[in-house]
Parts: sequence; structure tokens; C-alpha cells
Amino acid sequence: MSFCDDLHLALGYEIGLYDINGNLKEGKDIGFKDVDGIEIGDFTFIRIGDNILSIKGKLSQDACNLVKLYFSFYKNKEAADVLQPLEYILKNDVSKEKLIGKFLNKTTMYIMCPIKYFNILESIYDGYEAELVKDDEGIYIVKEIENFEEEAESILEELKQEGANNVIIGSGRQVKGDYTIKNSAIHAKTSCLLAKNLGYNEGIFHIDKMILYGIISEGDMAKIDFYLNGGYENFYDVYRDKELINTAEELFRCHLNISEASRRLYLHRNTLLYRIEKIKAITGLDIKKFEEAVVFRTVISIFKLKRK
DNA sequence: AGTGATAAGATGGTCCCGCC
DNA sequence: GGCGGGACCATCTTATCACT
Repeated sequence: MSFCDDLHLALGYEIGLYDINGNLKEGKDIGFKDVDGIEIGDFTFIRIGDNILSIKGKLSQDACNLVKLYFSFYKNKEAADVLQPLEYILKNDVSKEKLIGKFLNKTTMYIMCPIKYFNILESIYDGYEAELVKDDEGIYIVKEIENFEEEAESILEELKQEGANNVIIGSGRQVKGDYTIKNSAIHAKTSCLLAKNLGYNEGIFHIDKMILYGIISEGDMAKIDFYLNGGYENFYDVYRDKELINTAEELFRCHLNISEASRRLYLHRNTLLYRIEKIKAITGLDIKKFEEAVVFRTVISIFKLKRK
């Protein structure tokens, strides 16, 4: 709830908060007038510092003074919230408006691993401008990141050397504009959780590449069922066949390059083609083709994310 | 280097038959 | 009836070649 929402609830009038140039900062755009003190009419305008508060209603002088008092109290409280440490922000419900601009250009990574590795991560980032916060399932790292994949690879490597297995690293986006540190942190952890639900127990996942799975995961099951209805039953035969699923996954990892995938699977290229043909016979989809590979992967992801 | 087509080899399952 | 050997077939894997 913003200041204008709160005041609207209290007074029953529509409220708009403008800067001195008439730009709406929050609330409803009900009109602006540059006044020095207080102007009371059908609309009430109150100057508070570098702000003009527009109220769609007639207030008494006393009420206007109370509003001014409430404004200063509210903004001080808001300022206090914004000054809270990162841990408070990540773990509490701090409104989006209050966070805009804070941690500008920083990105959040989430390292899903046992908390005992917190000290190791701390020592890795000792001397760097980075903040670390732990929760029940892992550790947030907030810093300016140039190349997420490179940085995550090196963290993964370090943690492996320390005996950590099954580490998943997720990343949100860089904080800028309306995209806050909280958004970045939620995205980072969500990337990890989605990857885990998709069956990965290790790896590096950026939210930019997880969008499809996020939509599936959050999506309305009734609507998803509407699109699945009457088809895709045969996909279960592939879904249950570890060998076929691994074959398809490796092909996707190799960007549909048959030769590369067969090398990585230690298979003859024709063996891989044979399996791809088998998938086609079962599902009707030729996963060598981009469009059909996308459909295949989407349906399999729905099975993984929604039918566990 | 990558792809498509084809042939050949390897493997595993099923069936039939003869022997105990 | 139970067991082992051989034939047959389907499935899977590999090798090769021509072509882009």
C-alpha cells in the first residue's frame, strides 16, 4: 500500500501526489495545481516540501494539517524501510515503490546448496563488493555481474572442490528502472526451483532462459489441460523411457546438432537418428526440427512441472 | 563437417523340436 | 513337464558412401 492508497482509504477521496513540475509520482492522476501552501475548494491542493498533494474533495484546514503531518510520518517510515539491510529486504514484504533505484546495476544469484558452504562463498567474495544472505535452501549473492555463466561456472567449480554436490545456481536480472533487487532475488531463486522441478540436480540457470517453464509452472492447470486434452497421451511412453528422454535432452543441449549430440552420448550418429525416429513414431514429432522440438520440450516440461 | 540412405552386424526374445 | 539347442525375427547399432 502506498501513501496515496492509505489516504484514499482514510478520506474516501481520490488522491494524487505530484512533483513540483506536475509529474504524477503516485496515486491517481486527478489534476495538479502549483500552490504555495494550502488551497481548499472542490479540489484540495497541499504543498508539502517539493510535492503537491491533490485531493478530489473539500477538506477543512485542520484536516489538511493532519494530512501534512501524516505525510511526513509516512515518508519517514518509508525511508526507514529503504535503509534496511539487504537481508531484511529479501525476507520481508517491502513494497516495490520503496525499492526502486536501490541496488541499481546489481544482479542477484541464488546458490542452492547446503548452508554450510556459506563461509566458503564468503571467502570467495572477500574483498569484492558483494553481499551474501542465506535462507533455508541456499545463499543469495548480490553484486555487479558482467558474465553470469562464467562467474557461476567458477563458483560451481570452487564448491565442487570443497565437496559440494548437486549445486544449482540461478540468476535474476540486473536491477534497473522498475526492476528491483527483490524482483532479481525472486527470479534467481525461482530459476533454481524450476530447474529442480525439471529434474536437474546441478547446473546454471538464468531467469531469461526459464521464462517458458515459469509460465507453465505458474499457469492455470485447467487451461493447460484444455490444450493437452485429446492429445499427447503417447508422450508418456517417451517420458517414462529414460534413454529416449536423455537422448532428446542431449540433442537440445547440442542445439539440434546430430553429430555433436551423438559424440556426447558416445553413440553412433545413426543410432541417435534411429532413436529420434523412434520418438517421432511415438509422438509424431520430429525433434530434429526446431518447431517440433519446442513442442516436444514444452509438453515434457508440463509433465515434469505439473504432473509430479 | 554435416547429412541422408542403405547395408550389414550384434543382440535379445520367441517358438519349435528333440532329449531326458 | 522341464530343459537345452537351433532357427527365426524384430530391434538396435555400426559402417560406408555419395552428396552438399
